[in-house]
Amino acid sequence: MRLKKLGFEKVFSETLSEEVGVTSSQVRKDFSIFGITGNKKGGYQVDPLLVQMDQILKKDQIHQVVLVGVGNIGSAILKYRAFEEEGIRIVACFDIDPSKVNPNKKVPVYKIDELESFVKEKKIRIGIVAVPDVVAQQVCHKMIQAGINGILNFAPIKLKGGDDTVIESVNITRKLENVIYFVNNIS
Amino acid sequence: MRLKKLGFEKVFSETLSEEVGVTSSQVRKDFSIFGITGNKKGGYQVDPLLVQMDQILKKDQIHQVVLVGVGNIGSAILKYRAFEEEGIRIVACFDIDPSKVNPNKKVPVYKIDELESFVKEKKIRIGIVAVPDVVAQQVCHKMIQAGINGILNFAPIKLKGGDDTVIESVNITRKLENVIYFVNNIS
DNA sequence: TAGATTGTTAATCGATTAACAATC
DNA sequence: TAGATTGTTAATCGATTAACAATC
Repeated sequence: MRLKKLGFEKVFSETLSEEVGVTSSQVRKDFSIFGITGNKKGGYQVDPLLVQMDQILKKDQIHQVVLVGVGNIGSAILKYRAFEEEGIRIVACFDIDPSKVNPNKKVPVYKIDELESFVKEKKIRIGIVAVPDVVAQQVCHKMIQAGINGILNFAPIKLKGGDDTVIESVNITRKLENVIYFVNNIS
Repeated sequence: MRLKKLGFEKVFSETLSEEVGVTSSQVRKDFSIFGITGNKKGGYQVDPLLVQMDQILKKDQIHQVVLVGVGNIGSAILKYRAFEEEGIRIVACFDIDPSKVNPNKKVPVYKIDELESFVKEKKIRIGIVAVPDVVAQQVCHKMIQAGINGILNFAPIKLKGGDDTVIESVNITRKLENVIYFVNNIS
């Protein structure tokens, strides 16, 4: 990260916290939980710290992900650069629209019907839902049935999954409405 | 919303909570805060409820928003349908790349230099940041300087603003990493 | 009236922060 | 040693949930 590039060899919880925008307590606590230790006086060594963080977040592995829905948002996510350096790789897309299907692309786009067999064969466990809200729950079901148990959802609805499934939602409209609400009321 | 279309005339906090995925206490409490009252036995009247909610969220007004950065994510947001029905309108985009500038589009794209004068003239107060992380803070500054005090940020960094500014961030990578972390550890 | 649902207060929970002993 | 920083425990805070009196 930036600190490394700047040539720091060691870093204090205080410095890190300012960088990330949290408290120094937070940093120390998190490190403690994950077993990252520092020196009572010298702070944390940057090099081993980075290695440990990568291991914890499993950035040293490639995480295979499927994407359902190649519309506006889906396409944007597909092109999203930041994933690569976090070890995240979208290995296939699925869409209901036949005109979008194209198995010859670098990241192939298949028919939605092929989701289950693909996911099972490749043992994928993570899926991204970028479809209109009316079909989102349905897609979610299909994913879980196929064996996926982690979903990132861009549809503006609350998806229901099983107990052994995490579903994180990104509700852009809601976020923007929060901002609007604040601007109109508080300030 | 859906309940209306289904022809319900009144609705209970319990029903609403299931719909949205929160507790009934939550629903009643929120309504209470905003001064929405129901009948001790009959629940809440759907029609007035919808009207009140629209007023509270100011959906009956048009909220003008500017978008900086017309790359992958910016373009997707520009085409995002859901904004319209929430009264959110992106009135102009700004980009540093001259090849993307085009003032003749339905939603015009201007040079970033024109941000300040535009925002001041139109009295815009909300901005969306969809630029690479290295320039995000800079764009944020420009926005605030121009008079914006609500920002929705898509860059994967923590933006700093003044006290009278809200900054909501959408960190897609972070969200996805949460999912990955869960899948690899908990389940 | 009896049953059901609101509105609000109190209890719980989890996450964040402060504080400080340990120690390099 | 004196000063500084960690690691961890205790305190705080806010948000969520449960509970229940009021009442339609």
